[in-house]
Amino acid sequence: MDAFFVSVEELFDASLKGKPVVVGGRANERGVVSAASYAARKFGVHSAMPLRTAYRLCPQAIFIEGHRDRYLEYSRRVFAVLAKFSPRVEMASIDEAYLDLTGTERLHGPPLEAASRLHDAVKRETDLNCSIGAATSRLVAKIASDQAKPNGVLWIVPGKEADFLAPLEVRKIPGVGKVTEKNLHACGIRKIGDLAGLDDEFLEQRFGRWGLALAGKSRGEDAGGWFDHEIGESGVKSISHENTFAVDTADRAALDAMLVRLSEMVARRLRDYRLYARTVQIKLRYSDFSTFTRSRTLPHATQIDTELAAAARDLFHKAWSGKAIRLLGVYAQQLEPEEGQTSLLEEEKTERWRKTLKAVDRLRDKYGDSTVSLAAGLKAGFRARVHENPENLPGKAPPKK
DNA sequence: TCTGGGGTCCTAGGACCC
DNA sequence: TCTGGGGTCCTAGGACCC
Repeated sequence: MDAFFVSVEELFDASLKGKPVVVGGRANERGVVSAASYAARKFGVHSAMPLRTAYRLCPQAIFIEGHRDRYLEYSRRVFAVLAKFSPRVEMASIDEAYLDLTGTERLHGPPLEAASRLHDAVKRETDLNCSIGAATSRLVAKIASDQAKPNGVLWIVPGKEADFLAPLEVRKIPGVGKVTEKNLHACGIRKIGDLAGLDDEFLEQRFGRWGLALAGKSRGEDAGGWFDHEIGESGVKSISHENTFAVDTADRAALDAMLVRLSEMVARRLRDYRLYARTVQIKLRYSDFSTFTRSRTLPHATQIDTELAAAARDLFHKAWSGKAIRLLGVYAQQLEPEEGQTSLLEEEKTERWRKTLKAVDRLRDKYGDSTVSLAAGLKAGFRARVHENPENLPGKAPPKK
């Protein structure tokens, strides 16, 4: 999709059309640009840029927080259109998808015609612009769609993949970021064609296994194949939440409260997914941006708020230097579908927890996440504490009653 | 420039086991 | 005494994607 978040916002507020718009947060906040309208891009604003930098480049831009729910809804609508064209659709992200059109020629016509029809259908049914790349592999199709932006369709004729790629910057290869680009430049490799001309041995020596994959990519070979990896894959491998403080803090109570809140958010989502975490990780980042992680594998997998929070706080206090903190994060890894039971007693305890947390989750759905918090360190552990003034808590909507 | 949040995948060393 | 080879798990860090 083209400038997806901005385009969706324009559907809800027509006055934004044609203006420089930045989605991601307010101009003076800590944060980065999620999406910029084409008018804003003319000023040099682009995604991943700090909001404050965007403001300096384009102070007249309209800065909006964004509406994740709207983007998800429109992502679903786009998917519905794609699903009519092929049963084999894979959403690669909220605004990007792959379609396998193998064997649909009689229905949709040759590739360029099919892509063009798809482009029209998306516009007609969602009122959003997209760009489409059609090719013999996902890799080439993705790069082609990037080249087709904005609002274009590009078909790479079979056999011409390497010719198409050769003049493009190496950075266009998915997986080549800032660091790899710099390393490649240091070897005098700037274009994908330069890469294709080198022998595999040199690339492997210089860049390891990744170098070999890179050599293949530069010729348009896509090791991933089509849709094989989605089959039999259950999905998530980790669940995490992190938060950058508006102002760095060394306040113990504030840091502990944040760790508990993040742990509760992670635990809640584990329960939603019916998963249990074996490993808990925390991340801390200081004012100078130095970043550390600490992790621990638990004796048994859990999805309980207090168990996650206890591990997170312990890990944090063992690692923390006492200096002001910019960011805290809590991560659940090694996810398992069922808890490894140790005894009947454990099982009973777990069952009671399950019931309690179900009630807690219902309350949180109704009144907001911070209305209910599990009192930390309670050995009996089956009581919940209701805050008297939930509206005083940071970043939460007041309860309805 | 003053650097988000949610993810995936990879590397590498050390412990431990056979 | 002067110490293999293969495997798995755990931990920490980092590149990259949207």
